[in-house]
Amino acid sequence: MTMARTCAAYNLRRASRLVTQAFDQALSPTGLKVTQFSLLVSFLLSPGSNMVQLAHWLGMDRTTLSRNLKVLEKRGLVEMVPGEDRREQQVRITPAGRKLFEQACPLWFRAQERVVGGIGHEKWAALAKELRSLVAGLK
Amino acid sequence: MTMARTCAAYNLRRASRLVTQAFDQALSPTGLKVTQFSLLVSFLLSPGSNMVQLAHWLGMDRTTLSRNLKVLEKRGLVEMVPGEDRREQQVRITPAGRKLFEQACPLWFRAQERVVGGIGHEKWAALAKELRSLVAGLK
DNA sequence: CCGCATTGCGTGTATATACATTTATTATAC
DNA sequence: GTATAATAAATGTATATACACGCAATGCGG
Repeated sequence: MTMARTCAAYNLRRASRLVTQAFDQALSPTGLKVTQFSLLVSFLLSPGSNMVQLAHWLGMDRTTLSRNLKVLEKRGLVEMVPGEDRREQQVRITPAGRKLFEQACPLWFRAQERVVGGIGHEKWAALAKELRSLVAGLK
Repeated sequence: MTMARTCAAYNLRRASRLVTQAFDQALSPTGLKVTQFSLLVSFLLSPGSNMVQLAHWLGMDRTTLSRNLKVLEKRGLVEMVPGEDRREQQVRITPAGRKLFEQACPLWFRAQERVVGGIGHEKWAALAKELRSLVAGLK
């Protein structure tokens, strides 16, 4: 029964659940979940990309991205604008979205410090690097 | 904008998504998802525990566990039996559940090999250890 | 042009997840 | 012993996730 301890899905999913809870709690004054915060970051980092590109970068199904966007759109934090290719939708952050994002940043930072502090920044840096390798092997 | 690369939630959630997809695909002949497979493992490992204990061990909200169980129960893979304390529910795997679990094991193994093979077993062992430290710091 | 493959995106359905609240049972204070 | 606190679990609601499928726009071979 070594499965329980070594299973990649089990270990990653459990860590993901707990870390998500920590970040969601920290971000709760803004009403943002960490998923939504990450989406805002990715829009800011790659303003011109369409949904397919974003989804691939996030390692997230296209339809998941689509539905997560709806939540942000409903709150008026982002808006969808059709691209030149009229099949495409592009995402644009609204002023309200940008403002909320800036309010969220220090909260994010505190959560990150708390979570990463548990093992130390150097170990986290190494861990994150391994995670990226793992992800690269699956994409 | 170092957030994008270092954010613990982002990195873990993305890795979790991709790894989950890999395991779910591998397990698809059984109709089990890796979440469900993990639940079966945990029931087999700790037969007497109630939901609170299981949820804590899994780093999962009680209500999430409750609802994930429903899916297994609906398929007749587990059954709920009331404990001595009539507030408690105990989980018991049915023969059908045990049989399906055994069918799933080799599929799980192949997925694990594929995922872990991307970075090597030793690196995975180290990574899993760090993940457990991280989790321990949050519980 | 026109027909068809491709591409980008949305919907239907199902599971996964958690917080707030509620219900039922047990334990405890008095 | 009863009133109240504490505990175990389920429900209501909302987001997160992905697969199968369908629709609209584009590109391309003839």
